[in-house]
Amino acid sequence: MVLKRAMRAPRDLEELRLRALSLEGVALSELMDVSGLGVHTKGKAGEAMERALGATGVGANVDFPELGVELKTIPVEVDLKPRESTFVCAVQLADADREEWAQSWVKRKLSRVLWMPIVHHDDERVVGRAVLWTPTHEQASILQGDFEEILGAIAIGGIEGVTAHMGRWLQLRPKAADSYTRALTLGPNDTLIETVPRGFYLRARFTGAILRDPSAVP
Amino acid sequence: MVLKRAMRAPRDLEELRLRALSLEGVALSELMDVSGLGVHTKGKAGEAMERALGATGVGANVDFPELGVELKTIPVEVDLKPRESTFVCAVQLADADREEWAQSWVKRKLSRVLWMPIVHHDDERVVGRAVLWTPTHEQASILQGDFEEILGAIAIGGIEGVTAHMGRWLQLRPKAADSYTRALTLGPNDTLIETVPRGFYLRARFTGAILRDPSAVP
DNA sequence: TAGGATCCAGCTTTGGATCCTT
DNA sequence: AAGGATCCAAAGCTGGATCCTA
Repeated sequence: MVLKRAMRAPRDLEELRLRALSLEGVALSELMDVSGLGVHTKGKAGEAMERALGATGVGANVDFPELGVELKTIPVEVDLKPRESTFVCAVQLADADREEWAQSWVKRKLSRVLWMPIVHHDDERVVGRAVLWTPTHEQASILQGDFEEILGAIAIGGIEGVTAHMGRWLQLRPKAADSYTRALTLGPNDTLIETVPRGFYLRARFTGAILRDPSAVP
Repeated sequence: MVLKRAMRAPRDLEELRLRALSLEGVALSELMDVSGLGVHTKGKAGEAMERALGATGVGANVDFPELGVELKTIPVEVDLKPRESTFVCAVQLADADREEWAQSWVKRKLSRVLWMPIVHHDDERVVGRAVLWTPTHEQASILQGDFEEILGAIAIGGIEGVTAHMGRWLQLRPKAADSYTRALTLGPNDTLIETVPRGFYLRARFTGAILRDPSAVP
């Protein structure tokens, strides 16, 4: 039984997990209005998931604050291969040199994630099997390594020296809100330069492996 | 002064190096017959180089046996970026588990290479600046690491488990003489399976860096 | 403006397929 | 058949550009 209005908040992790699993196979059209017929459904699937699962932190930094769970919808092909890398959060260029993994936003966001795959058939989209994931120690330490490699590179060479090649699972990529947005950052010789804002992303290779086996080390 | 007939063999490394450098800027059309007008010039540039430099080991395993030099022509763009990865040698699937770096064909071939870049402008090809290269200790140890990683993976999971992603500079790729050629190798559960023959290749990222700076560590 | 998700042009890489000579 | 070099279609990746809500 699926409704288009908001569910109440789940009481605990297990209730959330079961509710998420019960959505498998449901067409997105049952959860949201797709009559806009356009390609304009950017954050819509995510919103529909929030309503269907009873997320309370809408607009906040965490979707289920009481449970410490971050909700991520992820577009996948029929074989569970992600169509895109997954945005984690923006990098704070201003104080990149003082950031530490233990206190970082990246670590907090990734400490518990409810992955909701959205399977794209030709034109229709169907909810896949949900995965409630917490990184294993091994996974967490690789993520920490990526994070420190990237922030270290920013500290040494400035952000222009960081490419999306760096990092095994985490990478840094542009996140241009629009063409006019620019962030200020430290360039060569301690000069201030303008640059496009950037964010941390999880590579598709990693998220795809997590969906198949949450403890995988791809 | 460039002739289309064979030069005498160079007496020593220095003579070879100077002769190779003197070819810079020479159009390939001055060294070989390009009247075949087709795209069929597969190994032709290499042969022309062998003649122009006085290689004696034609058809043998090394081009200049007395000097221990392997000749490699490498197609590059105007900015020296290689158009392709570079074939090194075939892998001997039969005794891959007994291969060792110190005795390997890969190591021997790469111990001293004369790189002859062939610069592709639109339609014409011109010899670029030659580089006589011997791996530094650091480079050699990375190549050895790649070699052992790849052969180790073959030993553990069979050749079907090895992808071209492995290896920083060296990689393993198919080397199908034609579609009908198949090699026998050990598959899962010690069964014999047929597979396409494979060879070791140097990634374009590595060869491109060598052409710019022979001691680079990209 | 910040957070979040999707789209996409162009370049690179993979996994072969071709083509040549000995 | 072995050695060697180039060609190429399809998949993957980079570096953004868009599009949405609050």
